[in-house]
Parts: sequence; C-alpha cells; structure tokens
Amino acid sequence: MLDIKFLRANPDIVKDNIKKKFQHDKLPLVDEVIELDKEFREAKTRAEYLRSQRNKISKQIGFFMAQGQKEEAENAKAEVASMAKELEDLSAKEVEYEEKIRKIMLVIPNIIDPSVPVGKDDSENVEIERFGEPLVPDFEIPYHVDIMEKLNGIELDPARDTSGNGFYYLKGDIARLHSACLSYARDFMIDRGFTYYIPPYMIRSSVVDGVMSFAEMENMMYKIEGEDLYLIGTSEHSMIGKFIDTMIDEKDLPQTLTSYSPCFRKEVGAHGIEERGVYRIHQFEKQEMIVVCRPEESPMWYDKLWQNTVDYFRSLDIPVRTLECCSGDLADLKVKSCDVEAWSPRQQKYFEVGSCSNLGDAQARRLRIRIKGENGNYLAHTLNNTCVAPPRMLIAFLENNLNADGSVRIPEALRPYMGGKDVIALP
RNA sequence: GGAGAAGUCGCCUAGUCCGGUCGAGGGCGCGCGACUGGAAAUCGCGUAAACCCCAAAAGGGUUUCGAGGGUUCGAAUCCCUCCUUCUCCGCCA
Repeated sequence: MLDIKFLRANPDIVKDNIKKKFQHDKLPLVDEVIELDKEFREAKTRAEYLRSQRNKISKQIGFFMAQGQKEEAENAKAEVASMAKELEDLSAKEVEYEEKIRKIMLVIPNIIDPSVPVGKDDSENVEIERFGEPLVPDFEIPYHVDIMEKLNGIELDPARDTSGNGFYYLKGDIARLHSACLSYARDFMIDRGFTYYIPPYMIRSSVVDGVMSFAEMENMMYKIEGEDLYLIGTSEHSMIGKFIDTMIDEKDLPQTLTSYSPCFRKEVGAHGIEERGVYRIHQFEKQEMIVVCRPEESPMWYDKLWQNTVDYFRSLDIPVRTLECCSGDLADLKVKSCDVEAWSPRQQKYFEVGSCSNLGDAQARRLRIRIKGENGNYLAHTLNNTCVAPPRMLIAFLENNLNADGSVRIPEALRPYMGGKDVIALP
C-alpha cells in the first residue's frame, strides 16, 4: 500500500511501476484516486470547518445555560441545527470517499525495487545464484511418497479416511526427521540471534483483514464455526498481527524473530502431478523469520534472510538456488522477493521450498506499524522469509540424501536431533 | 461457562454518581533552563498521535480518554455491543 501523498506527487512513477508489473488495467485507477482524494479533502475541509463552528457554539450554549440565558441558548441551538444537515451529508461523503480511496490504494502495487527484473510472469523469474552441485546419482530416485513408504514412514490412505485428500500420517523415522528439521531450524535461527516465538495458531477476523485481502482469505483460511477465529495460514499472520497499531521505540529495533507454527491452507483449485504427495497439503509446519526494522536497513536484512535459508539447506547437503521474482510475478505489497529452491535429482530441476520478501513500508502503512524516532515518527519496514517448511523439506532431503540401497543418509548437523543416527535404514 | 470489578496522555493516578470552563488535573519519568567548581537536591518551562487548511514556515482546525455504535447543541462522563485485564466459582489438558 502506497502513501497517497506520494502518489499525488508522483503519479508518473506510480504509473510506470504499474506498467512494469504488466497490470495495465490498473492504470486508470491512479487518476481516479487522485480525483477522489481531491474531493475527499474538499469535503473534509468543509466538514471540519462546520465541526469547529459547532464546537464553538456548543461552548457558548454551555455558557448561556450557566448564566440562565435560556433564549440565547435556544437561538444558538437553532444555529447548530441549521448546519446539521450539511454536516451529516459531508460526514457520509467523507466516509464514502475514504473507503473508495482505500480500496483503490490497496490494489495499486507497491513501488518495486530498481533491481527487480522486469518480466510478465513466473516464467521470467531470474536465477541469481546456485549453491552446491546439483547432482544426479547413477541410480533412480523414486517419487518422494515411494521413498517414504519404503522406509515405512507415511500412511496416506488412513489420512484420506479421517481427513480427506491433502493430509497424511507421518510415522517412525520420517516423522522424527520432520520434527528434527524443525528443531534444528529453531536452534539454527536462535544461534543467529533471532528470538524464538510460538504464536497463536488462530487469529481474529480483524487481524486477518489486516494481513490479507478478502480474496486471499476466501482461498486460504479455514474458519472456526461459531467463533470469530481463523486458523493461520502461516505464523507470519500472527507475528505481524502482533504489531498492528503499535509504535516501536527506535532503540528496540531491529526486531528479528523466528516463529514456529502449523499452517492451515485450503489450497483451493486443482494442482498437477508434481504437487501431489506431501508437496501441497492442507496442514504443514513451518519455521519462519520475521524482521521489523528501520527503512534504511531493510535491503541488508533481505539479503541476510534468504542467506539464512541457503545456509540451513546447505548444512543438510541439499543443493539450492535463489530465484528472483520478476516484476510481474511479485505480489502487489512487495518491493522485492526471491524464492529459495532446492534441487530435485528426480525431476532434475529446482523446486520452491521457501520465499523471502521485503515489503518495504507497505505492510506497515496498512497495519500502522510505526517507529518512534529521535527526529519524529516514521513507518517501519517489514520482511519475512521461510526458514524451513518440513513436508517440502522432506522431499528435498530424501531425494538428495538417498543411498543406492534405499536407505537415507543423515547429515551430521541433524544427527543430534535424530538420536545420533547417521542413517535411516530400510525396515 | 457463571458472578463481580475495572480499562484515562511513557508509567501511576484524579475526573465518571449530578454531560458544558476536561484534550483532560496531580505525581513519577524524560527534555531544556536557572542555581553549583561539578553533581545531588531545589526551582522554572516543556512533555501524545493521526489527519486537514496554508507554496513553505508561522499559525489555524478536526479526530482520538480500550474498540465500535447510539442519545445530545455538546460525551472521559449517559445507553447498547464487543475486546482486554483482575477476583471468585465451575470445567479441563
């Protein structure tokens, strides 16, 4: 969400930015919102004048009443009454314009970082850097569900009976591996100075409204029946929600947080074969990073955040690459974002395991997250990144650490979390 | 879940019954200044946010006393709904 003052002063920058994002249908909105804003301010100025008159006269009425001057008081009341209708109409207009303006401002995309490559969709995302050798072993890598089944680590059929498609039972060493990845990620982030959080897994509709659009909400969020509560789709929802309407002291920045939570998503719509198994499910767990910082520090934190994920995966001997989101694929709120993708020796391509975003001040403006500074107050910058989301991590882990005999090697970093084991053996 | 009490400007607190000079008094904290060789103590001054008008500054104005709505010329104060906290009871990992 942009600052309307910025838009007012720089309509051409806003329009160029919309073009870069290939959202040409949104171009007329810029002039439309400028016009609405003008009318809004006219109504507001007039309404405020009337209110000040009313306040002034009301004070006089109080004075007349105290003096017992009934007639003068009644005259003053009549004066206020004469402007009541106009004020009522103007107040309604103010609210109406304000809502219209906000609605438009929410869909006008944030100004992207100059470094973001211009492209119309995800096919034009740009690989930035590879970490580790993407190897293809000389034996066949089975589908991840088959690997898990061979290791007696997953039960999909009973999950369909109890909960439907998009759920699973993990068991034994695979379930333990799942937990180990999370525990290791937690300690990995704590070691890098992040504060560990376990947030609420349900949030109120007012918070949901703040952190996402209505359409996103309909497609993602599960609602608790009979309660004003929704299951979170990611811990970012609770973690950013915590900052809504807050003023943070400059000296308490940056806030570097790492949160664990289960994530619940409807995942409405059909998905292809590569999104079956445990790739896209209704319930998964995730270790997340959240940073709230001063504006000048957000580019630095952006680089640190994705680097953390890369380092984490590399410590588990999984080759990864970073893929920068091009302008057309970048969500409207974001200034810059990249995916961390893990190597799949089975598919012989990289696949998304996490996403790192710098939202600039857009999220902070929308949620009123401000910083109290020495020289005045200003909006914070917010960032978030996936450290690890285990079901997808399991795919990458199993494919990259599979031995020819079907057992799975456990890299050293994870062994303390797996009871000291260096291999998951076949049953 | 039931009963009761409460939420005021960074913190504590006055004001709420009986609506008007209360956008809000006091204390603490903080900032500036005086006093001092320096400090403490003392004294004086100051001490929120968002937005609008004004080219800008100066200045003026609107809104905000947990949130939202209502009554009224006028609401911290009256009415309704919700949220939060505390105490007691009940239930439960």
